[in-house]
Amino acid sequence: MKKKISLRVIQRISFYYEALLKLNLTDDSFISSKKLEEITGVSCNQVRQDFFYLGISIGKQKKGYQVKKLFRELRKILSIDRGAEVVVIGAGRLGRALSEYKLFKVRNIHVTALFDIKPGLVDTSVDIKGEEIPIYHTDRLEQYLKEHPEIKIALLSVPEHAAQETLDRLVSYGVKGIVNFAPRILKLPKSTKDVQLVNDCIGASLYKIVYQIYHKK
Amino acid sequence: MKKKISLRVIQRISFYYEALLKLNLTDDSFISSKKLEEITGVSCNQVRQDFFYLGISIGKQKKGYQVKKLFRELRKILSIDRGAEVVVIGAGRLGRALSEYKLFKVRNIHVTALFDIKPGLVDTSVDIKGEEIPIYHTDRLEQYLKEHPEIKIALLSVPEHAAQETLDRLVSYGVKGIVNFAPRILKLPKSTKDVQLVNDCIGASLYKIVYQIYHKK
DNA sequence: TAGATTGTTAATCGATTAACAATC
DNA sequence: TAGATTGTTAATCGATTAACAATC
Repeated sequence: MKKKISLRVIQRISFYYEALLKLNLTDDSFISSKKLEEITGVSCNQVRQDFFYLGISIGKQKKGYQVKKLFRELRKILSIDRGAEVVVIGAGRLGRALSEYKLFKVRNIHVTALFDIKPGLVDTSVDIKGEEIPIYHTDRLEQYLKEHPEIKIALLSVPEHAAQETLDRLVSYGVKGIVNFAPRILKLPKSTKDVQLVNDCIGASLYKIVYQIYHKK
Repeated sequence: MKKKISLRVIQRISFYYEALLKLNLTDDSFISSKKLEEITGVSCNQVRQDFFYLGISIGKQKKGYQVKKLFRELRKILSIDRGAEVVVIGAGRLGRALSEYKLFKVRNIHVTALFDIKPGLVDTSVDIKGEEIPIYHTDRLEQYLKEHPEIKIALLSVPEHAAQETLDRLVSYGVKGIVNFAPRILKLPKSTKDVQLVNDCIGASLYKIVYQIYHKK
């Protein structure tokens, strides 16, 4: 399956899942796309389009989707049972905030270690609800990834000037997925195969709001 | 001017600005769209399209854009000189992380107060580089906004179940812009006028990466 | 002049919304 | 049956990429 999924779709799927979780419905009950619109804010047309696109065709006319089946499908798409272990490169404020981000927990995504080069941070640890997550020197990253081949994803929260270089290193170490949080659009090294990269711009939505308010009329 | 700006455009404009800042160029030097591509990762075609869309036509053929003029245009679009004061509703981990987010500082965006209902948090404060930002009870929000009419924007980092209700209250108190960080697409109350809302989904990019890696081939 | 780079238009691509036949 | 809701297709909308005449 070579199907490309957009950020938007996966985001909405997450909303469906999280909203459904909170409703505490019985397995046997049904939920319609109209009801999903109410609880997630996504239009029922969009809901059905998303399900169609992802091959979820478990609906019953006049009833909707059986909650039990829908859960199963959504969990499968979101790989929740499988989960993921990731490392965070850059243990500054943002890096540490990511490490304790609650919604990652809900999705079975765990940060196993952080990496940094700052003397005051290296070889300390971050306490996340009783669990100690170590901060290592970035020099140990290659070694660490060799020892933990199950880790395929890295979150990049280093300063902007170091971002592209760090990305290149991560790719050379065999990392398969990278989320870049530096305010720059990074590019994968030429001829990179099978590595996923997303550039994530925290704060852009606030800048948009500021623009709209100050430039309106 | 009723022109709608997309999140994407404003995000790229931010990249141009931030990258330009770091280059430390002399005011008289010129920078081409090709060079901007190199330093921001955005294609030169996209750069010129963005400038065209936003009415920035200060380029000189064969030279590019005068740095001084470009700075002035970008600062104007991003409202950097004017800046903005905002409140954060919900002083949990995410709320506090937002309060100290460095890139907001660069943009002259300041959090003046946080609001929460949790007894342990109310009437304490958050220390951001020596500055004490107070946390008030949400009951005092209406009063606070009346006393600070310059504050037109709120960041919403409350739990999901309280998000829509809090949004409605914010609108009724006269807030003009809201960024929602709860994992749900909020809707403005019917017939709301002149209020901007953006739903921001932190973490979606990681979920996308997980999907791509586990569903590839 | 020749080459480079702009501003702008046109073509392409992708995502959302609307519509509706099928049917429980 | 009549009404509701699905799965799916088509229409619309918006954003990106490509192309190129103008010209410094």
